[in-house]
Amino acid sequence: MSNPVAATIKEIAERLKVSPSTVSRALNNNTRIGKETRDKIQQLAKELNYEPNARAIFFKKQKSYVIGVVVPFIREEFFSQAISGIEAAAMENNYTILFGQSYDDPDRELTVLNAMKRQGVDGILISLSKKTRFAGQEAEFEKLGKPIVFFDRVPGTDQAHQVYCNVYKGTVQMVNWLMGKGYKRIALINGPGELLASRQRLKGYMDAISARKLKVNMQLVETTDFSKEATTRVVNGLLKMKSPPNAIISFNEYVHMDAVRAAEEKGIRINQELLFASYANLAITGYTAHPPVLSIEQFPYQQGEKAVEMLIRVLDEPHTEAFLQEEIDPQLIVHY
Amino acid sequence: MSNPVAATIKEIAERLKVSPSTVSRALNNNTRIGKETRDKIQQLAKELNYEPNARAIFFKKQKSYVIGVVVPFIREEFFSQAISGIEAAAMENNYTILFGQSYDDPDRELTVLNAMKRQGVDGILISLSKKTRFAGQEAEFEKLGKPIVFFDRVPGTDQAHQVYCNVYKGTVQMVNWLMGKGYKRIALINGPGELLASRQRLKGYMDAISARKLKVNMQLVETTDFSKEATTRVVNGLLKMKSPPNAIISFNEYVHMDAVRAAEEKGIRINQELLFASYANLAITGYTAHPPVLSIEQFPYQQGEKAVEMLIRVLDEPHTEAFLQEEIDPQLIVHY
DNA sequence: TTGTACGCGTTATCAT
DNA sequence: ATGATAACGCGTACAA
Repeated sequence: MSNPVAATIKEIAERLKVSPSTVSRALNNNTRIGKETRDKIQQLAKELNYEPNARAIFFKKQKSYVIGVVVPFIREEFFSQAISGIEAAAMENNYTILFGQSYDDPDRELTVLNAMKRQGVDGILISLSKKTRFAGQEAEFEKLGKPIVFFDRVPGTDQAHQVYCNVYKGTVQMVNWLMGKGYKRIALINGPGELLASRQRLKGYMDAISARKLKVNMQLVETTDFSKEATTRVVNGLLKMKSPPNAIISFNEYVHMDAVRAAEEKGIRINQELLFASYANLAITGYTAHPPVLSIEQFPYQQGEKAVEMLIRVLDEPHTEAFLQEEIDPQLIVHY
Repeated sequence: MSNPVAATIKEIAERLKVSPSTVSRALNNNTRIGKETRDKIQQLAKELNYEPNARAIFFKKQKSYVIGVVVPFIREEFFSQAISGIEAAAMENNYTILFGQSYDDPDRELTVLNAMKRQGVDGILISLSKKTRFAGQEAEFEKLGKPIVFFDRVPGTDQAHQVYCNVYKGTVQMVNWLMGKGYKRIALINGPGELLASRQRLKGYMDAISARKLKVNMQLVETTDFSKEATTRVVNGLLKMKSPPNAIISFNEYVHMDAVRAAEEKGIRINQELLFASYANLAITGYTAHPPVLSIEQFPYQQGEKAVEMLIRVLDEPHTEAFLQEEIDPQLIVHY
């Protein structure tokens, strides 16, 4: 069961009466080397099914070819897709990924990051926990001494490498579509104002309305802390208004599902008398009774891929000063 | 951004005019060492915030403290939970995990496994792809030269370390519950017969019925290839029977969701005139219109934990002959 | 109690 | 074109 042979460069060298360095060169046929000896070496290497010892190489090169990846919850489809993208891009570049969850807990997040540091990862990809206040915490991240690329849930500063989807644009598109179809009373169930994602949604919402010379009715903008209870309360409040909304945009699809359930309990005919819209375009909503009619695809898989590429770029050019940023355009999806 | 200092044992030794080995011993305070020098060393180490170089240690010890984990799809909640359990147990034991998906493709599975081998993982945890026929393929796995622990989707042999949940028992419980409540015509939408999981379900189903001196009606046992189309066809067939079933057990909750949709389209009042049962007890079904009334919890998180522990045991005692097996009892969940 | 010397597998540098 | 040597950071057997 344990590794049967594990031929080393040294062994090959001895057998062929050449020096280890010659073998090394022949195997990495980069340097100029005698065609004859090279063939001989490569053949024997194959016979002995030589496999380079990754541990030794990484040790020598002071590189591990391992990337640490931290996300809040892998059980959320958004993140599992992002991780799939990361995995694909990492393999493509001969990197492997070390993986950890923050469970949206900043302390746990730091614990995981430090574990990764100890493991000697080359760099880190992270989607921040909802409760992480990056401002004031920069030191903790700096202290890791590892290049970091943030993705999707990025810090609200441009002093960091990051890949994200501009939800602002998506929100504008969504409101425009709704307005165009005659939905004038659009409610927004937003997340806590501290979240960058919440601020982007709100700004998009307000700008899109203002652009049509309409006035934003702040009674239609509510906030949930993502608990089912809070969302239910908000929905009930909206439904009780004198002139209730005819469309509801939920912060994400988990909020959406709770909102739908709350409205259903009040006897609302979902997506008929009240249209539901949301963010993320997750496959699981396809199995629910009432998927959102509008959703904003944020391309988690692609974000993951881009994040890996960005990190590798940073690793390859360690002395670049500038912070890299990549913005991915969201896409408005209309489900009929 | 790059590692600021990275103090090494050597540096500490030079500063304190002692030898590197003394520092090493002081830091791993295992060997006998002068209390005084030890304190001095440990203090300086802290000041310089010395961190052992994992790469060097792993190289030295011929160990990586990295475990490879392969699952079909992380987007399936069952596996994301298993991975969470693995992650927790691994951290507990100072291991980290290298992660890859097979996407239920045996070729891809081997590619990923070989990548992990090259990376020098200490051992492997894997839940087999649905299409992997282990019999006849053992050689491929042996060739990795790494200890392997299978979990949940285990090979159909006892010549392997494995952790699994005995679905047979769960199925017996489920059928018993149904029979006890007066559901006599119970359909089973099973998976392909090649799958161990399918055979376990079928045997449980048949045994539970036989135990009550009843005859198994094979017309009520159907097979799906997990595609929506196949499941829909099967459901339609069942509904057209002269005396159709009053309960349907689906292979898993994805099949369940498709089955429910098919029945709904035929105007069936779900879980009223026809009761639905399933396996896995996933949280996502809680968001669907019609979760299964019965479900069998298979404890993926615990399976992951146990698998890690088993692998570590194998790694610690490399010369044990016997194959370790651990069976987890499922639990019948009744949702009202 | 502490120091010396060596080795893990590989690659880079310098010499030949 | 190839060999010799050193070095990466650490642990440890052996010597003192």
